[in-house]
Amino acid sequence: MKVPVCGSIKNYPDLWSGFLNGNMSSTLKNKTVIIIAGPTAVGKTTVAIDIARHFNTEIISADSRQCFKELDIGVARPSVEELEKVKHHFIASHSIHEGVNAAGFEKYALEKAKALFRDHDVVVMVGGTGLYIKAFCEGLDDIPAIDQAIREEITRSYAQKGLSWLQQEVQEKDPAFYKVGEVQNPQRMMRALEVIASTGQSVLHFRKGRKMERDFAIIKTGLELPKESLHHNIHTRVGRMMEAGLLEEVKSLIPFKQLNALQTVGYSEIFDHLDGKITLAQAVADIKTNTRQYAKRQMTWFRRDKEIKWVSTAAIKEIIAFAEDVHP
RNA sequence: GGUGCGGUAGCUCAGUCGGUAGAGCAAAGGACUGAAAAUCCUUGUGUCGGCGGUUCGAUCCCGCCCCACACCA
Repeated sequence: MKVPVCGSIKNYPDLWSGFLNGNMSSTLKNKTVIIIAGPTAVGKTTVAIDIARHFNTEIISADSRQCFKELDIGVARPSVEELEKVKHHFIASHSIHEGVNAAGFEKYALEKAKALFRDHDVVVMVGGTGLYIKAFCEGLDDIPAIDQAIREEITRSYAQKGLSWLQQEVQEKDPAFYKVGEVQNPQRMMRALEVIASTGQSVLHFRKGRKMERDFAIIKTGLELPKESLHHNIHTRVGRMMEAGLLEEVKSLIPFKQLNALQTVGYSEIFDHLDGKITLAQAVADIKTNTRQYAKRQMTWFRRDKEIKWVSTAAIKEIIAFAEDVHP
């Protein structure tokens, strides 16, 4: 494959040497996905655009909320100008009424990558949704689709009867899972229940935990910033969202506040305000707090992935600028 | 100036009939296979406003002082 930055940039950090070595060692794979991961507000969008332009390629987003066309300001979707610079996929591509999930993303992203590889050697993937990135890189086990009626019935029963009912059901119907699963976590309990109710088999039966082999190389890059800088970015970004009209955006979505897609930082807090539970100032403060907590959870997830090479946002921008210098 | 009510964890507050304290939130760490910006688990945090007095022992009782709030003047 053609690597425009080859040679002259070799002495530059791990990011690129990892890139080059990675490709040399797997001679069968002449296509590469460069993944840019990291917490929210770290600056992934700009970096991804720079890299994609450098390789003259396109971007697949791995963000479980920016994919919804109804959500814009509150999910920090890339601006129109940014989207014009590089073609993005999985941005404003779906509706909040569709059941988007990790398995759907895996399928979508693999198809996109395959299509893009017809004309490109490199594809960039950016995003903060760790599970989606994992699904793309390693695949999810095959679990049959769940009967929608069963799912709704379980959700309704849980809402009415509570967690102890859920626990009893799981204990009775899938005792093996009950032993090892997170008993206090309603989402996991409901999942176990719907799988066994729908397929007659325990979720454990379907979980092979096997990593899929992909026919392209993957380079994982993590962007990081000192905690104080990240918190500062979050603080100012939330302020900008409010100025940009987040309140109006959320108001327009009131009829859909129950949808999964709207269980989202930036929306939940303003719904609480519109319900009269908290002041607008409190909602804004809560958005900042919850965004910080979200960023922390993202870091917990990504830190565990030893394949990620971490670079500071500033450093990666330097690398890109250097590469542009060498090959204008 | 007087009266009243307060001052306990980063915040809001509980409590100790005198034996140096605790909830929620925040924070820190962690988990994660079709809701993942979701959901869940674990863990601290302290001159108990200051100085004296009483007491074997004071955050708790007493005195003075400082600070905040409310009302009266």
